[in-house]
Amino acid sequence: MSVIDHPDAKAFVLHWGEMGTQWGVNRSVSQIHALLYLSDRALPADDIVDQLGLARSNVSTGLKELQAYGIVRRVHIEGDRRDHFVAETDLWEMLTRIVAERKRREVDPTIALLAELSAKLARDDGAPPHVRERITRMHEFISTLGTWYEQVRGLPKPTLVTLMKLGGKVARFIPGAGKPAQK
Amino acid sequence: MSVIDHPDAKAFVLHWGEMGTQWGVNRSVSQIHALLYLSDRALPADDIVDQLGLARSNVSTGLKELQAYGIVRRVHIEGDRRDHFVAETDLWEMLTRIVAERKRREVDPTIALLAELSAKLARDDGAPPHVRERITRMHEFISTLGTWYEQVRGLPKPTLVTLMKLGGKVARFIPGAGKPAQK
DNA sequence: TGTTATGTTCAGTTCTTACAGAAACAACCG
DNA sequence: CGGTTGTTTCTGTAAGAACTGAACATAACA
Repeated sequence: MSVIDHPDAKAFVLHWGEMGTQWGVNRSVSQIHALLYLSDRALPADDIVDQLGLARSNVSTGLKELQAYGIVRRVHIEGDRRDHFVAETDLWEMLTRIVAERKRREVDPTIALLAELSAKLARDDGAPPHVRERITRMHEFISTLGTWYEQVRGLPKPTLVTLMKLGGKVARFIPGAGKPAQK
Repeated sequence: MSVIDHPDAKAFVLHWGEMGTQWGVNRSVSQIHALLYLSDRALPADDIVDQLGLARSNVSTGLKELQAYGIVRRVHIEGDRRDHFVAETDLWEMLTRIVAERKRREVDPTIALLAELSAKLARDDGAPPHVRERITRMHEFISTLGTWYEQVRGLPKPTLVTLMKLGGKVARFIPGAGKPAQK
């Protein structure tokens, strides 16, 4: 009896697939992820093929991608030659890994480009001042976000969870910030 | 003399377009946004068409989308019948608006679905326990993130900026958290 | 060492989405 | 009220990405 047979599980998998597409992750990859997340045991690639109706090759590629994100890993099952796969079930862990990987793939190269452009523009006397200023500001902004992320990422998970739960109340610790805006 | 003529400006616009595609935003939309962001004056649709080499219709749709995100707005220029467009230049403001809109479009519906599925699964005795548990946990997790976001969003911008600059140091305020992990 | 089971890579196809151009529509102006 | 200017909607096409099936590679087993 496979997970996908339950209509709610199926709904979840399909929705997760669509979610993926909206965020630039291909449908198969996110469906495979959803399926593994719901499964209580490690699944061999063939089972995924059967349950999702995807081509073997597609599943293979998808699993590779999910492993690159670090949210799925291969496990060995006693007495079975085939590779089996399990998804990370700690959701906080899952989120941080996805964010880390996307930053690495997409944000870091952007910062690099912005750094290069700012540097060039700083030397270029003929450059329109507002172009220089806007690109520099974008560079600073994204870099600041990046630095913040790196720092927060380094905090122990329980601290992060506590901070999350605190929500807007963290503002209390900011000198001169007064009460959080109520609106 | 148009912004796009400068090679660095052009590089920025092209890169921004590619960035967009990776995050599920169409290329034209993000290119238009980049161009307006770099421009020091409001541009009519025609100028955008010329500078980016896109079809008129495409630009029109793109501008509509950017206005829906709240990061571009229409302005009237004295003595000119045409609509002109400017981008939000406050980057913090820009980011929060994009996040708000994406949450509205993609995250909120997901939370709604998860709520529905959890509720159904809670009533369904035949449901596999791990499926019920995993979906419920996902629901709780994303809801928590949503709540956190709503709270932080309500804070005044200067407070947010201060918090950002604090980075990992906010952990100091968490009772029992000790020093931030150095790793 | 051949044979079978398993996993990966690749070329071609299908499907989706972006995009252009035309036509319809609306606002403005003389 | 007709012409002019600008915007939106619609339909077909082109570009790109996802996906398949088959060929290829690898590892276990007999």
